[in-house]
Amino acid sequence: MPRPRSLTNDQIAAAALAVIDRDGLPALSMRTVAAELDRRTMALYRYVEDREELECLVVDLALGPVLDRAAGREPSPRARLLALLARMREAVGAHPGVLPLAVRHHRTSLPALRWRERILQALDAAGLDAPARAAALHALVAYTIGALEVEHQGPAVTPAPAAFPLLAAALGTRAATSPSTAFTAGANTVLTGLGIA
Amino acid sequence: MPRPRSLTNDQIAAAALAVIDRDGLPALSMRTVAAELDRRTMALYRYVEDREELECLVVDLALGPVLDRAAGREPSPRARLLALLARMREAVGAHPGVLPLAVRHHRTSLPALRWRERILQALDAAGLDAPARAAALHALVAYTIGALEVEHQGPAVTPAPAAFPLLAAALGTRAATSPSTAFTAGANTVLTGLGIA
DNA sequence: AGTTTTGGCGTACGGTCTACACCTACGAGG
DNA sequence: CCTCGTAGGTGTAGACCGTACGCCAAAACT
Repeated sequence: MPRPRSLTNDQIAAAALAVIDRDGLPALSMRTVAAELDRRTMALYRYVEDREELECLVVDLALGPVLDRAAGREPSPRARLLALLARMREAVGAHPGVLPLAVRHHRTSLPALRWRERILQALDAAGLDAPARAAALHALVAYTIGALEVEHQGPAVTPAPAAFPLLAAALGTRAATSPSTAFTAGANTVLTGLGIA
Repeated sequence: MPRPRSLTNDQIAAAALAVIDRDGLPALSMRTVAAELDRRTMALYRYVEDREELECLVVDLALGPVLDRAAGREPSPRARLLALLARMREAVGAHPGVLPLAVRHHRTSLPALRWRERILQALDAAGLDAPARAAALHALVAYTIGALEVEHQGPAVTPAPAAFPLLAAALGTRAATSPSTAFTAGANTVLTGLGIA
């Protein structure tokens, strides 16, 4: 009986993602997303409660591919975990502007929760019991979020290099290593610290 | 010859911090800070280029105590590093609202840079060479930022506990551990992964 | 064809940041 | 003491933002 919806959640999320990819996160607004869909601003509120819900939609869309090809084929639990973290990095790297939104909403995003569950499965396969799994998940999630945040804001700057000799040297060697290897190296240290073979 | 300044940077930062502590980060605006100082809005622009610079001031103030008592007294490098990370956690914990600002501006905040330099000193004392120090700093900074971000947004919620059995169990044990011990445990795993005694 | 549910939109309000122009308080030089 | 120039304080206004409210039209079922 009712008039059918002419917009799907995916279309709305895709429009928001297009705005972010094209003009950056600051350009995301109800107005710009509505314009991307060739609608007036208020039409969006028929599909979305408020801006927060719009942000959740785009996070779900951007984080969707984090598990698209079943990431359970790697031989060792450690390789599986490494691949899971790398997949999250790739998903965010494909749409860098959504990183702040992903950080803010990853607790409620279904793809992010599935990603956590997969991590816990790999930790279980590695022989960790429940409390150890919880601690390990915390460490891995914290490292991943922080590493992505550090990667997507440029390197730190030293106002007075002479006053920060070690920092200046560290920034030099860091500038010589690719973000991908830096991320993987950090992930490996965490996994080593967790005692995962 | 000129008329003297009636406001110091510290007073402005303290006013902004007071607004954040009292009413939360969303309440921070040029208007609210100006009102806190008993000035009209535009008076602030005599002291601060724009809102971003105001944010930097408050981050510098909030992160100042991260090094107030010389944190170099701990016996082992590992204990020193653990104390440095804990200090950052305490500084943020004293003003939870500034966390997003601290994450956004820690690359340019002097206290944050000094904190990194101290970490590098401890890593040097632990026997790491320059490339290893850079990698270790990256891992420690990433973990710290991510752990604080995870800590200051509540625990994740599982919409369908049956679909996420391991996650539901992990959230249960996590709810039973204090944020402080969870943070320290994660820091210890990273330090272990770095091979620091 | 009529009814009803819903989608789409116009208007408007209160909020944000800040560019600009104006007045004035203050301290130094005469 | 008086003047003067610099800089502090502020009012106005413009361009954005999110969104509450109310109206109209379109679409599908009876």
